[in-house]
Amino acid sequence: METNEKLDNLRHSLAHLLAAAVLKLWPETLVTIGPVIENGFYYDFDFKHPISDKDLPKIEKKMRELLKTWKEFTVEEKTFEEAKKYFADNVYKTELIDGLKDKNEKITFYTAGDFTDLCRGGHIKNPSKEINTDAFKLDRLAGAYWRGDEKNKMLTRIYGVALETKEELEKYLALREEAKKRDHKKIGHELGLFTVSDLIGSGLPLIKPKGMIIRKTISDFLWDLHKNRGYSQVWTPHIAKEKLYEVSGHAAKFGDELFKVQGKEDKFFMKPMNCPHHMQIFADDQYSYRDMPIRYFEPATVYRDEKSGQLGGLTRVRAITQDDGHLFCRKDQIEEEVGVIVSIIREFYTSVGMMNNYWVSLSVRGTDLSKYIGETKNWEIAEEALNNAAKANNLNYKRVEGEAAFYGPKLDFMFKDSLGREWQLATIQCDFNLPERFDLSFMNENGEKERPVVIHRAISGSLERFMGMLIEHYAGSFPLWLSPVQITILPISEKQSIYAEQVYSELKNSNIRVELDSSNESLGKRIRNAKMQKTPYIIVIGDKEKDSNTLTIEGRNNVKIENISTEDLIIKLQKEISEKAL
RNA sequence: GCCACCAUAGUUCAAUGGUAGAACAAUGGUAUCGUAAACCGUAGAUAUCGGUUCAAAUCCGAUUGGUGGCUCCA
Repeated sequence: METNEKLDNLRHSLAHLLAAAVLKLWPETLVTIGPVIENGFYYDFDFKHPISDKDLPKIEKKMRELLKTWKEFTVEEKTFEEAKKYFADNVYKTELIDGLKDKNEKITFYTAGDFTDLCRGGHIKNPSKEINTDAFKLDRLAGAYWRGDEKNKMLTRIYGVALETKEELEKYLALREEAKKRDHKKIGHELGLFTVSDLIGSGLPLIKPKGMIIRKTISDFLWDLHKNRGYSQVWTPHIAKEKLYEVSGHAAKFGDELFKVQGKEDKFFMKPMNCPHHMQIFADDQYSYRDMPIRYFEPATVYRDEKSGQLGGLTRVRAITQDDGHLFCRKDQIEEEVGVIVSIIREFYTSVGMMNNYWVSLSVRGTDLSKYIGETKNWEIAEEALNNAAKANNLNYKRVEGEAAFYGPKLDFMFKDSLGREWQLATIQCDFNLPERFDLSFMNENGEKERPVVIHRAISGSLERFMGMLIEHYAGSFPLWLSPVQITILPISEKQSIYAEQVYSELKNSNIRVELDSSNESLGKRIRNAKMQKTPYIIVIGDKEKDSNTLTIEGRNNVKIENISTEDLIIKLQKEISEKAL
């Protein structure tokens, strides 16, 4: 904690320095706020003349220059009137000062060098001594609305990164470079996994054959994990009448994010969620308490009209395929059912090597109970059931107050990828709202109609986002079970083509995804192509192999197996695939 | 949507306001090769629309698309 606070103070001091440098260069600029963020800081400005990122080095230079004169931060408490007078020309600071007065907080000014700013404190003592000039860097420019509200004026935000030492800064920048190299849009293009078309539109990626192998392998695996645990697959159409979403409440919740489809007579919506559809399937039958739980699974595409600026690649899209599922159960079944879902999540994420770096948010109600619908008694039952299931399954979980949805408590799973970035993926949510809205019921042991609890659950979250994440997690080097091409056969010359084709057929007939590259290129070139495609295994066939009727295979990490028969190779590959070896 | 930046061949990149070049890929041929790019040919482009200019890939405006950001609160 100690070092974090020190780093935060350092970053915050740099934000002041940034503002001071900007004022030196463009004195008419209005300064606003400059907080600390992960890995650095930013400061929002109202520039009178637009600046571009070409100005950043100039500002950075000025910062280094000013830093020499910043020997300490001094603090002065001001009265409301004094503060207002000092910042009379700055509407933003004036608004902040008014806010402080309303909250009855102290008003303090901090000064370093000849720059004074309204600030609640949190600086280092001697900037010129403690700030390492090689450990910070102005990073990028961005637009940002004053106080994050799009009704307000757009300010110019300057981001900086700052760490304690030059080495740490370089390490951080290198990690960011690595992330850029792994960008799923770049790798997806190089490996021919997906594409986007201007004519079709942004946020609507097209999955190419090789990408579809990965996607289908994932969704087949997901279904395998569900089918023996009492789930049934269902299918629901992509549009529905407006009325459905009025009843479900999604029309109000999603608002202008809903795509509208005008039919000849009725107005339809593209579905933004599958839940209401699944509710209607359940409502079609009268179930007994003995039938419960009823479990539906559907990998289904939903559509949301996201703002165009928020789209890109596979992770921010308008057509989202959720591995969605809903189950309808009695209150006394929540705990056991959540346990089943947890076991699915555990198996799924173990297979992609992410189960060793995760945490779970047990999201429960906050103190303001008016924000939540449903009876307190039911909430208590559900929160306890989730807690018990998390504990019984040894989850690394944390109770987070106030993070529950308005309709029920939930377990949100956060996983870290191989670069240490956190992704919110799986989720298990209790819902008291939809059963109420759709008036769902089952017959209990007393012959009375009883309201079921709905549990929403998604394992991968969405197939698009999950695939994008997975591409970056593996940097395109997928494990064998996920690789679009699992093995490539390279005959050295035409003399081995008959033997090569024979091996090719045997592998193909054993459901191995194999490619035979006997194109008119040098062996070196064909090896290079296979490696660039990150193919897990390569077989080179020359006279040696042909004459001895064996194979030499090579894996990605310089693994080399010689003198193996085709039968033994197939056994080895099938074992590796079925075990989903990492 | 808004702010900043960006848009040249299928891809990755060149080109002071003055003849749009290259590599890879594609394609036609030659070489039949033992571990990350054989050799010789061919074809292919300034996103769209408008303006400035003797002259525009280059300058200006609009449109379309992309990248980063718009959640972090003195």
